[in-house]
Amino acid sequence: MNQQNPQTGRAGSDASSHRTINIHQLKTVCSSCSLRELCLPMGLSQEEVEYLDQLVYTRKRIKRGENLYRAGDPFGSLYAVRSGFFKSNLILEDGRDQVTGFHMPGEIMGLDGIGTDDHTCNTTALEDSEVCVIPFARLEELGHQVRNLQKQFHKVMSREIVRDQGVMMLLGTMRAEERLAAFLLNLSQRFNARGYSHTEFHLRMTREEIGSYLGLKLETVSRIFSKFQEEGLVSVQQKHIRILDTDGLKRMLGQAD
Amino acid sequence: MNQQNPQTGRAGSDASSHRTINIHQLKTVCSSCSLRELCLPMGLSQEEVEYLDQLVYTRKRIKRGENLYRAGDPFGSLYAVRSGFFKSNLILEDGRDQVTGFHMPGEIMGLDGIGTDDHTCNTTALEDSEVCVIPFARLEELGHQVRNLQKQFHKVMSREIVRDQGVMMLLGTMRAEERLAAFLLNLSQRFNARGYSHTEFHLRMTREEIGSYLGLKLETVSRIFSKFQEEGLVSVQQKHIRILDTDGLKRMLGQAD
DNA sequence: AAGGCACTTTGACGTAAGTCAAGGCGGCCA
DNA sequence: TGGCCGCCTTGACTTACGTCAAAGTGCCTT
Repeated sequence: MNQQNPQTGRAGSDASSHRTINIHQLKTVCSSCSLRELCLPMGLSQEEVEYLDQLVYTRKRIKRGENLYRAGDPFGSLYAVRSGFFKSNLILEDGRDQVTGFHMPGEIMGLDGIGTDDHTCNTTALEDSEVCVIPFARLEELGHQVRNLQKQFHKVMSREIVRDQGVMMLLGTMRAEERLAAFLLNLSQRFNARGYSHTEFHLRMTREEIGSYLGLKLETVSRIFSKFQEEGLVSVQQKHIRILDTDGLKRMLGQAD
Repeated sequence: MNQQNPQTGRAGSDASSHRTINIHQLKTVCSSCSLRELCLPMGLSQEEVEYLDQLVYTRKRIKRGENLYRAGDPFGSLYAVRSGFFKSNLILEDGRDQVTGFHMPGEIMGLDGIGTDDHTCNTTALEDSEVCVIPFARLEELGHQVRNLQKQFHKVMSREIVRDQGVMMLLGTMRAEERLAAFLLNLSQRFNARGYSHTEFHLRMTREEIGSYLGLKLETVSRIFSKFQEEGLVSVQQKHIRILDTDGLKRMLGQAD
């Protein structure tokens, strides 16, 4: 599989690792980050991005299954996914669990914490991952100096609101097959924007997590994957997905019944 | 009708109308607005709110059934509900319609437009209403001068994200009765925060709109209102609701089955 | 005051998705 | 290398909610 992340191949485990890490850090400031066109720096000038370099100086590795933060943790920073894959979820007192989003490289996590100074959801790595830590007080400070950064940050928040409303539409009006089709097309488009194949990818989440996100049970998700496969829309082998008929999936969405 | 827009009224037809309108304007700047503790000025000092007065100088009346904006309209301003009641909805190409929120006095509308410079949803008055127009470019400008305003604005956006995630939870994991109970409790709490009764209120929206918001059909909403009434939880007379057993409604939420 | 209209209620029936249960696949660790 | 365990698939049955249809209610207009 050629889905290795270009960011992780670098750090060595030998004597040179110390220097390697320094170089690594140097190379991962925003101004030279390969994700800059997808992430917070989107649309900023070279000079403006260099301001951001002052801000984003800590990175953090999160192992598969570990939490980046939990509901109730005090909020202090936003996080940009540098490599890997995350999910966010809410848990009700009675144990019910709703996945509210999946996050891939370049996406900003933690926006929920700004309003109350506490995180309101849990965010967990679905594979070994790395994030850039963005101290929020400093972001507000820097936004004050770099007007376009402020604007860009507002756009990031607004787009999150729009995304959430799209999920409401999905949960409120779509049937199970439409939900899964919409989900696959959305993943496809996001992988594509990151330079990965849009027809072939590896799901990082379980059927249960997909189901939770889509308001379905895992058996339903599984059955629909099988159905899509029978119909020649996709090829599914466990977590490996190949989209065979993008237009067919899109057609599933356009029709009311 | 005396519902004339103060901005357009300048070329008034007689001498007295001119002065009357000025007094009216004076009374509705943020610094003397009764909603200041619920709206954008929340938590700002007297001095800081007076800066806001420069910004929010236009109000606009929207008649019942009229749109404040539609999906696709160019984005320029946010709107704070001054009086009345609004809904927002998304419409899919095939005609499916999802209500994404209801807005009451003090709440900010239009945040969806910041990300793309176009509004992404429709917002419609459910009764004759009035909004304060907040030109967004000027808000960003003023946020630059008044640090706490900037912070406050970020909190407003973040809370909207958290609210949306709560709706995802509702749509993704709750059964119909739980959804309606959560909806009633939410309305009750918001009316209460505005100084209205939290046990007795008038629904501004139809059963169909409630259903759309909750991912249910109008018949289901109607049946559950009847059931709640039989069980002595609420008294329902068309759109007039009286909550008889708040704890009973809350208990509906706490249990997984 | 009457009639129309938009909204709501209620009943009978249909169905998409959930539940429960059994078995299969594949990766990981001893 | 074998066996365990987490995850996935599939089948048989159940159910919560949707659909369709017919009345009922109250407001608005003329």
